[in-house]
Amino acid sequence: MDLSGRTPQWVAEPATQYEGNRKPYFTISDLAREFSITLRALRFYESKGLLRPKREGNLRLYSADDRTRLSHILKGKQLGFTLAEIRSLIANEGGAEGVEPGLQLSREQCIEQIKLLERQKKDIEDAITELRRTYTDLYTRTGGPAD
Amino acid sequence: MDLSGRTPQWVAEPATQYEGNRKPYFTISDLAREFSITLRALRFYESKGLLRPKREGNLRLYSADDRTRLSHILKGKQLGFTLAEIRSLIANEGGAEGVEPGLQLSREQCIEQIKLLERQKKDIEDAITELRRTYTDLYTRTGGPAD
DNA sequence: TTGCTCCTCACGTCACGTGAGGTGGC
DNA sequence: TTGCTCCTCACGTCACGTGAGGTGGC
Repeated sequence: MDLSGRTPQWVAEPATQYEGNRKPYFTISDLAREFSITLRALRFYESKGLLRPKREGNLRLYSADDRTRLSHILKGKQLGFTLAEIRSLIANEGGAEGVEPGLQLSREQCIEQIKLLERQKKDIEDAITELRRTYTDLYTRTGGPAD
Repeated sequence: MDLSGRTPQWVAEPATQYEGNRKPYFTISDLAREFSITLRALRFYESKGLLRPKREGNLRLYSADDRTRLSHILKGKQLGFTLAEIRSLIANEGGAEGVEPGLQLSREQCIEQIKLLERQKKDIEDAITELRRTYTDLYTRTGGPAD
């Protein structure tokens, strides 16, 4: 119930037990906790070729680059892309240059995605409008659903 | 390629070949066309207990009540409910009284659903905002994605 | 020995899509 | 016989959830 050391600790001090080899590695639980996703999700992304953590026996060891990559995957999801789309959007990542391209979106892709989301937004707004109408109808009928 | 007799005909003149018995019945294709859904969807709703068309051998015959029921199902989907939720929302339909309750939403359910949709709307709006920012970034960088 | 973290199958969920293979009436 | 509409399996898709059963180090 102590909330004092909540989140950033996992960022600053990852996977102490695997840090001995100079490179800091994250366990699957480290990343799951930091990004508030499940272990299953991490393994699923790997099965889809989005993540390729090192192995130490059966254990997955995520590097700092893996962690960055994961943040891009989750960013892509927030933007409404499918995992297949995200896969191609971050395909040219880790290109030996140490650069972080992030999601490589073209202007075309931006526009198409915005269009898609605008349509979804419109559908939701229409639904909300109708539900509000239904709600007031339920009130004005007799003051309640008395039948 | 003749578009003159497009849609409403199916409403006014349903399933002529099964109309002989006084009651007009709709075929699965009649309803699929009228509501712009697939045959598969109709059969799926039936498998989930949402629809129970008469049978003539293997053929499905949908009554006017079935058609009304289907319209409620699709309305429920528009409002963002799952099929399981819709199932219970229209459970007390066809209650021998000829009344059409439609979706039996309580005020509580209205409010909860509106909340859900508002959250979804917010997520989408945030995504759109970020995509617009990304888009302008792509423009102001060098006038294009020139590496 | 118990407890924790990790692992690999593998089936379940949601709302259908998509063939495969077969039937019935014009 | 061809063509159309209808049918029943049954596997595939999407993004995981959810046990089951087992391992390894403190």
